[in-house]
Amino acid sequence: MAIQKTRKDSVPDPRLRFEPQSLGLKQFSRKFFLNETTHIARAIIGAWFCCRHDNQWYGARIVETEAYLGSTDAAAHSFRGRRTPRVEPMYMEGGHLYVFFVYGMHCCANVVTQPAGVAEAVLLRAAKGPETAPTKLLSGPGKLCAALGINVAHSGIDLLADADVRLFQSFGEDMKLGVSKRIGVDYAGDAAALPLRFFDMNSDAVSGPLKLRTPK
DNA sequence: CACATGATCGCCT
DNA sequence: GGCGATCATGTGG
Repeated sequence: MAIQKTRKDSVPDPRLRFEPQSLGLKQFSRKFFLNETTHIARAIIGAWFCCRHDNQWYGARIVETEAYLGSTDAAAHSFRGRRTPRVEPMYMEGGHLYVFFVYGMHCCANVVTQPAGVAEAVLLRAAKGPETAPTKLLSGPGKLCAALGINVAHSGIDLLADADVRLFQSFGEDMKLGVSKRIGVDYAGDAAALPLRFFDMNSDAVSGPLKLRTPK
């Protein structure tokens, strides 16, 4: 059995290298991240999630997200207004990044939404790389962070500033939206059943069981 | 495909 | 101390 390594210090996969500026990609506005969180979760499917490492850019396109609705959402880290050093970035203004470490080995990345003080966020669950990369390379929140070299040191950075992690708008592509309950939050009671997971029905890079792969 | 299990450790109670 | 916004692997259908 291969030894499993923690992903706190992973480096981006070279197959995800690309040049954001050569594609003429545009970033989202601050105002965009103040929209309703579920709307943002749907709208960023197709967007490019990018990370700079050693002066090189790496990126992939989001195909699956989940919305976490703050103090009233039993599945959210900010449930009942919980405010600890780890969760603090969730309380920042929309457009910041919240990264946390779970299960002793994986990092998960979120895009924070809403005005400062309202702790809602969108978990980035899966993305698709170029044809030359394995389909499942970024299929799952932990794998997505590992493949792009995202870790807890990136938590709290502003995606709109001149930062090492950014999100760029997609320019129209065919996408069939799927919706389901969220994955891995069965402890959250009634909140576990809410339809807050969004994904591209046409993508093989989506994570999770096939039985949840249902159209909207 | 579905389901079960072990790995591994920071966070919060 | 208990457990998690996960994953790889192994079993069985």
